[in-house]
Amino acid sequence: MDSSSCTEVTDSTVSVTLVPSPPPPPDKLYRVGSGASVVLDAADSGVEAESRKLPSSQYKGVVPQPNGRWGAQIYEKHQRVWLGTFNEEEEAAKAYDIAAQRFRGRDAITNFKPLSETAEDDEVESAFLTSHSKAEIVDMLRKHTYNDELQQSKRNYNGMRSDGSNHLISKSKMMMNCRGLYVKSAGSASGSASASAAFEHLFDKAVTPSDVGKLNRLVIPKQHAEKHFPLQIGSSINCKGVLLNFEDNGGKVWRFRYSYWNSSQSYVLTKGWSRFVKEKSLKAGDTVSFLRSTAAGGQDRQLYIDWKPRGAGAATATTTKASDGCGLSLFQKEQHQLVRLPQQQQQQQTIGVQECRVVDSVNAGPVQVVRLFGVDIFNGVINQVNDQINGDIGRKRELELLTVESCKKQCLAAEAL
DNA sequence: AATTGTGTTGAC
DNA sequence: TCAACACAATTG
Repeated sequence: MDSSSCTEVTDSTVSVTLVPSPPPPPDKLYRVGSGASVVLDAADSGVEAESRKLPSSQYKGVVPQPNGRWGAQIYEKHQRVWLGTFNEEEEAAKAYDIAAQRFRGRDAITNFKPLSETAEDDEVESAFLTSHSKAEIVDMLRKHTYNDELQQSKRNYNGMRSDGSNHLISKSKMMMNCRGLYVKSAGSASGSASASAAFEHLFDKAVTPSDVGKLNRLVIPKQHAEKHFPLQIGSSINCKGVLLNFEDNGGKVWRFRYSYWNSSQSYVLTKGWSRFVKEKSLKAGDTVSFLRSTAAGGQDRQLYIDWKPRGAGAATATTTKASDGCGLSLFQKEQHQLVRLPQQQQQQQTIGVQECRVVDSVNAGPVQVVRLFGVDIFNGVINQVNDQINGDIGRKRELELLTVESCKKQCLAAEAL
C-alpha cells in the first residue's frame, strides 16, 4: 500500500467534452437486504439472476448501496474519492457532477449539463467551485451542505461586494451553515445578528483515555454540564438530546450530540465527537475547553471549543496537529467582529440546535495573519493556500478532510443541519 | 443491527 | 477510469 488514498490532486483541468445527459432513469428499483451479494432470492430461473444484484445506476459516478441508497464517487489518480451517499439517485449524480467540475474543470463530462440554470449562476458556481479546494467541495458533498454553502456565497457575493471587509463573512457564514440541502421551505430571510465577541470561559476538561477512545463520546463533568449545558426536559433528556454546534479555530463547525446517559448517569457528547478527536488528534491528557460568546442578544449563546495538548500552556495545536490552520486565539485576538452568522437556530422536533464556535486559545502566538478562524481574508489567497495544502504538504490534512465522515442520512437535514 | 464507504478486482 | 462486489469499520 502506498499513500493512503485520498488524493488531492493538482488543479489540472482536463477538458473533456460535454455530454448530453443520459436519459433519466424512470424506474425506481428497490432493493433489500444487505451486502452486495444479497439475494432477493426468488426462485431463480436464470433470468431472474439479474434481480439479485443491485441495480446499477444510469448515472456516472453513482453506485448503488445495499440499503437502497446511492453512493457517489469520482476517481482521481487511480483512487476513488467518495462523495457520500444519497437517497436519490439523481442527488448522487448531481454530487458527482459537482465533483467532476471541480476536479476536472468546467468541461468535464457530467450527468446533467449545466450545473446551474442561468449562465450567470453557472458562472458564480464555477467561481465558487474554484474558490474551494477539492477537499472542501468533497466535504460539502458528503455532508450535503454544498447547496447551502453555494447559496450563502451567492448572497454574500451579491449583497456585499466592493466592501473590503466582507470577504471573511463569506467564509464564516459558510462555516456556520446549517441547513441541509433539502430544506427549501422557510428560507433565508432570517437576518443576521452580530456577535460582538466576548468570550466566557466555561470549563476545561482533560480528556481521559475513554474520551478519546473507542467509545466515541466525551463525558462532560456533571457539575459543568448542568451548569452550562442544561438539557431541557421535554425536548431532550429522554431521547436524543440536543445538537450543539461549535466552531474550531480553523473555522470549522463541529456538531455534537449532547445528551444524558441514564445508564452511566452522565452527560456526554456523542455523535460527532469521534470525528473531532480524530481530526485534532486528541490524546488522553489533552485538554478541551468550552467557551461561549456573550452575544448581545443574550440569548444567543454561541459556543466554542478549544483544545490544547497535554503539555499545557504553549504548544500549539496548530503546529502539532496541522488540523485547521492557524491558531488565532480568539481569546487574544477576539473582538474580531467576526460577525453575523446566519442565525438559523431552528429547532427541530425534539432536537434543539445551538450555534457555537470553537476556538483555539493555545495559539495565541504572534501569528499575524490574515486568517481568521482559519479563513483567509482574501479569497485569492484561499485558493492558493488550499491548493498548497493539498499539495504534498497537506496530504494529511487532505486526508482528514476527506475522511471526515459525513453526516449520513438526511436526518441531518432534518436534524437541522 | 444498520449503514457507510473502503478494498479489490476486472472490464473498458 | 469506472463500477461491481464483498465486507470491515462506523454509527445508531
